[in-house]
Amino acid sequence: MKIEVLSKIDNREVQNSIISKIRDLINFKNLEPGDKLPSERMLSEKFGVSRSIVRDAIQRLEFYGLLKSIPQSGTFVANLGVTAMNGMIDDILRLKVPDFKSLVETRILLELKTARLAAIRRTDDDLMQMKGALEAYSDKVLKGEDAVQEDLLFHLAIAKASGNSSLNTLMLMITPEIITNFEKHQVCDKGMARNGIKEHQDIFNAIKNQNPVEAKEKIKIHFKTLYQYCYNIE
Amino acid sequence: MKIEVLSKIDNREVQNSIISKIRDLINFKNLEPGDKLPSERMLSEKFGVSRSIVRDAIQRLEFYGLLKSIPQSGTFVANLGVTAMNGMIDDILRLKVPDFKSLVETRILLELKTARLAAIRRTDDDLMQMKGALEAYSDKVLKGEDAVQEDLLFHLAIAKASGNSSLNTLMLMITPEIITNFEKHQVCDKGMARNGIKEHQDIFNAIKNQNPVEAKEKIKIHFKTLYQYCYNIE
DNA sequence: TCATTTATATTGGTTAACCAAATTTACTAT
DNA sequence: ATAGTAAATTTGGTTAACCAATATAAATGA
Repeated sequence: MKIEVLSKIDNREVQNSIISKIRDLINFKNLEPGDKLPSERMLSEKFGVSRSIVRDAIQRLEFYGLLKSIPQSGTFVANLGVTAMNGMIDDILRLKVPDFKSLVETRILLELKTARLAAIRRTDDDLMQMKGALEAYSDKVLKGEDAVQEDLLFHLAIAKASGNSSLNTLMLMITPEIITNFEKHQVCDKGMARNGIKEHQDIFNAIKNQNPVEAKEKIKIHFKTLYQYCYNIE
Repeated sequence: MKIEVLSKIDNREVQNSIISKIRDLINFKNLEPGDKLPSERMLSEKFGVSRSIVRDAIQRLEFYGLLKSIPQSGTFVANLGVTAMNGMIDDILRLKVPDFKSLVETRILLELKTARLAAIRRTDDDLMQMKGALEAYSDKVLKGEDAVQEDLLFHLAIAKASGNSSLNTLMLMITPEIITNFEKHQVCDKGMARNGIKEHQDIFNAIKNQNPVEAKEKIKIHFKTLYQYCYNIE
């Protein structure tokens, strides 16, 4: 088990070193936006690693929008100059795996926004789905069962109702990490779930009534009880 | 070119269909948190696609924290129940590629937060890096050259100074997309860059003086002139 | 000389074969 | 019968061979 973790880290190290080598190559060859990178085969040979390793590194840079692979044509540097390219790659290489506190901070930020936007933009269909999620949550809590999943789905329904695809994606990305940490830290006993029903109901009503200020306020209350009560943050 | 785009969409379709098949399998077999998925070979055979396609789909679900691959051991479903699993996979499958307006909305949200946090938490080293980025930006603008990259790097320096790894990651993710859209829509002539120097300077000073309220305010001003002046949003 | 066509080489994507680690099974000795 | 050990199988990861589409070079005809 220990070894497995180490090997994963090693893989990350290898990938990072390939990424930095690609950066060096771009600098050395003075590649500008739109220019073509050497082929994957040449890169793998030059770097002394297999082609799939190179492909993974390229894929990661593609995720951050720094490269663009076009089938049967080549890999091209994005429309960013060398300065921005270097700066961003350095940032990417330095990125640390997020800690729990960062995640919570970010989640609250995102949810305050999604709730506000949902109150403004929610369609009737959005409302219907939120209502379904809310009822599923309440049922579980009233039966005394664990309702973490239903809780989660309610919040994701809000994110969807916000009508902002970017926010929706970001919420989906950080949510599982949040859940995992919740369970790892044994956050949230079942006693406080009773409050949860009321709080969720309030949020739902605010969004239903299209009151963005109230929606934001209710979310704030929800997270206040949630995080302060369950977990000593700082 | 047209064909290339279509093929990419096709690939996405294929991957989505594999993901939904994995979801169906989890439901059909009543797999619970921690249970092992059938091996990649079996899945590829069952779904009638190559193993690498299956691997890509698994990798995507792993990115969202829904699966976890362990070398020489298997792929396991995360600590989420079937309800949350189904809900999240449906969300992922429905995710649309973000539009420009969503991106801008999200960027402003994130930057308001990072600036505020940076004012609170910035170290002297953070300040040094921000100063470097700011001077590089000013120099370019005063020389009448394009300074989009330096602008970007200044904002990323703020994100780094926020001390929140999650926010930093999210900023890195949406920034290139923003830049691309900026250039595509021909946003931001060089005339307004003069204002930019002053605005950046103000933001920097607020963070230097550790004044979070002012930092947030200055960011707000910056984006107001930026987006309202350059681009008619809604 | 230049435009058009054809042939060749190159490219990212895909498939299949291979590897080492990990798990399971079979077997042996006590 | 059981604990310990070794052989065999299964697993995700890696490498190498293959493919169709693309871009480039050569050839052809006007």
